[in-house]
Amino acid sequence: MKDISFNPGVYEPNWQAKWEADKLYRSVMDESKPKHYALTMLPYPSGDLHIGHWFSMTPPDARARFKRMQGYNVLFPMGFDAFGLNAENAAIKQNIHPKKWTYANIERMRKQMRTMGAMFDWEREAVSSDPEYYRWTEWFFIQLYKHGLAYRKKATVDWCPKDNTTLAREQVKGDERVCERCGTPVIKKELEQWFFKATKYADELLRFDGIDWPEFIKVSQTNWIGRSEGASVIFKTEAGDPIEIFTTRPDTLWGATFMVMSPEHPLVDRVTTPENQQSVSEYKAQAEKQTDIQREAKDKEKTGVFTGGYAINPVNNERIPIWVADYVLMSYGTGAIMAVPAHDQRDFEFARKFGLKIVPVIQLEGVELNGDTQEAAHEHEGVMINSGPFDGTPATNDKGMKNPAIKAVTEWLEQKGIGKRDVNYRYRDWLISRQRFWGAPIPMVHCETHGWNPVPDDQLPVLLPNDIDEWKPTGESPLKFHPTWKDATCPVCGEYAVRETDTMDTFMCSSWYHMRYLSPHNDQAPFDEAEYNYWMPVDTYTGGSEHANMHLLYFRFFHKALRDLGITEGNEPVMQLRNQGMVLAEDNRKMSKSRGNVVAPDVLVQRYGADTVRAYLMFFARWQQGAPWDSNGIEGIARWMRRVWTLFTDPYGASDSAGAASDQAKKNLRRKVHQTLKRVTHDFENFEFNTVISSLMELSNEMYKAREAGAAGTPEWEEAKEYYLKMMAPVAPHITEELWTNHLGKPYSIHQQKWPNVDESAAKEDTIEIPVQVNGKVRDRITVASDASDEEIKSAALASEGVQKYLEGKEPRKVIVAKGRLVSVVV
RNA sequence: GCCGAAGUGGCGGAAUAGGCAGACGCGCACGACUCAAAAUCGUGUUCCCUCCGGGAAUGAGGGUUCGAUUCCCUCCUUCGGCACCA
Repeated sequence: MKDISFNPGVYEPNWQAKWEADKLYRSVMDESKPKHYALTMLPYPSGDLHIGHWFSMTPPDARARFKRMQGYNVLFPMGFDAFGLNAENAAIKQNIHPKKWTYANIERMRKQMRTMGAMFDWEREAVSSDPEYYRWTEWFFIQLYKHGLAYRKKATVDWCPKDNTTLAREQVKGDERVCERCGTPVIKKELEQWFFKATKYADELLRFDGIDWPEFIKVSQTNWIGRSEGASVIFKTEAGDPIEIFTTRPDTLWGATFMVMSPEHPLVDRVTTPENQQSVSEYKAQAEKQTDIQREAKDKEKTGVFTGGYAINPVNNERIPIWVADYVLMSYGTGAIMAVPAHDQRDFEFARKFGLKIVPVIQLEGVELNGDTQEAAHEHEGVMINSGPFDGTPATNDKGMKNPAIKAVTEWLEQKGIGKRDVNYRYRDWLISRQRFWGAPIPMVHCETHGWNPVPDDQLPVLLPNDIDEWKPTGESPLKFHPTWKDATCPVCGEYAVRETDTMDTFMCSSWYHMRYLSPHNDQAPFDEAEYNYWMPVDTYTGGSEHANMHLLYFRFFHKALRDLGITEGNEPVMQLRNQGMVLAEDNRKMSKSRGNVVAPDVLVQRYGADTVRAYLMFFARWQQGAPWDSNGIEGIARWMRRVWTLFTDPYGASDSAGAASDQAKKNLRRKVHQTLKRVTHDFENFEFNTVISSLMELSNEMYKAREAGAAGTPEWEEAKEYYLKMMAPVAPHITEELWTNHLGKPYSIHQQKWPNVDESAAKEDTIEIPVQVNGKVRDRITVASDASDEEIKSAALASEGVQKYLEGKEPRKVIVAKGRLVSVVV
């Protein structure tokens, strides 16, 4: 006697163990099949797996399973982004080595992940803090260095005072300019640091040709890179020193009535006259003290001081004063601007406040501008005036060379040798140094004589020391205080050299993990070439959108840089990107331990089983949207699971009419099955997981009715059962395996079955009910054969009672037949 | 301010290509089973009215159309990105 009690707590772990023992989810290269690389963002091992992890992993797992059933050779790997500050902060707090903390968490999370019943290929697991992994992270750094893409430079950088480390610009967020990790406002520091030359790829990163990425990610990256087209122009001080400026509006050059330099500009002291010395240095000191937030506040009153120095406007030889003001940033353009108060609102406000000259050079036809009375800058189109040879040239609202005024002036500047066409970017090189312990060491040594040199390949990896017990954040890497770790040998002369004690940004580790999955234990190369050629590029990448301008930009850069080094192929690492939304807590806020509103998946799995949790995560919200958690809703899915269980384990139900179903009932059942198959196939393909579930629910409801009508035992019923389990298998791998193998007695495993094909003729309705509208309102419904002609439908509609009533004997003005959908009668 | 995404019952959401708005589920109400509860099953559930039948309704207003949740315009709200970027 078969056990028909519904007990996921027993069969789920049993199947998980069997699948693993049978290596059911091993993905090995197989040239006979098309490949599908489904990648999902790997987690930080920061503690327990939370419901957000389940939300980001199990629906993509279902899709990967669906792809596999469709005949693809699917790779769906998992790993851990294991370096990072969490581990180090725990070390400080609990006085435990970050390695110990990290690996204990990984072990726990692995166990938790196994309860998901996901098709992760654990033999391909990669952990970024394993020496066999970070050896190659270091190796990549050296490759970039050797090709001039990694360099060391002193610069003003963002510093998180809480995490005590520098940050890349991408890791500083929002108006408040806070640290991406901990939310602390960042400060500026002048430090010598390692950078990657990401800006070399700015233009290429703006192109998304041939990749299917969400619009808002592309827009976000485009904004982040912030390309502006314009011209650079050389002004000269009266003493003859050149001051280069960048402008997007060379057409307004004749209206440049003063210049403004950033307080940090190197020429400030040279142009400042003795009598202005004091006020200028006071202003500089004050600017230095201010935080970025204060300084860059949008509604801030303009401040500034006159240097006493003058420059010559190269287009009209006007002598114009040079001011210093903090609204000009050293970090953008050249740190100096030509000020055109008539046509730039910021310059306008500044000029009004300090009584500087305003000369309009573009005005609308018939609307005369006057610098003395103008109330705001005129930033739009018009015709050039007061501009020597260019008077009368039309200026449009177009940016760059599309604007005839900009084009004409730029070409003239180039002829005259005063300036040239130029492009500026917001985007900055990637600051990679972190003053922290738990990261991949930067594999460089410094020798008094030979400067910086990479650690030779045969000495990689540079390992992190185990014998360290001082974690207090000092603003410098704890590695610096280890008694011997930093002692090294210069690879050029063999004399003493000092090791770099900063570690790399963990985003470096996650820039290439998708390639390490290909051969995680290869000790000859970061990855096996044959594996690369077979699996890459990633076909589908899923994860959170918070990485839009961080990870998702870094790894595009990384791929392109490696391509130029001959390591990777193709222009993009990922073809299709999809982002899941966020699971909020029931109180509609973010889940967090401190608020005590987190939903623990372990508890849910214990209570309902993994299949139910998986299905609920697919059902409770649009996956790409996310929603607040609803702890009641899961009951509906639990009910559905039990109903499916009952439907399959009690095949005849209460009906004693098995096999007695009418031909019509059997046909209807088969139609519903194939319509569902069509829908489910489409929805899996398009990440519409919620409707996969609702379609399956509809079908099981239909099957209950069909069984009642005597369908059990018929071929249609057998097909329905078989197809049902196949369609449900990606969603709920355990219950379907249990029913398939143990109750239907079909060959193990359901997960190796082929996805069924839709029988279009079975899916087609033979009669259809068509609503009939009179003046846009539904007044009746007619039933016609699905292949009825427009003429037949029309006459049936006109003959219907509802239409006759509203026609009141008159002729309709117009009748529209929308094939198979609706008839619209206009009276 | 600029750019992007979204706005549908009490709630999550559904609606291939412009064609029956509210599928599926939660919640709620009533009923069956039960000594009772849970579970299960059944019925109902957008709002309004004079409840036969009709009217209104997809953030607001307008447009195109025989017909708009879907397309266009204006606006509002929420979320996200950028922002004294020259």
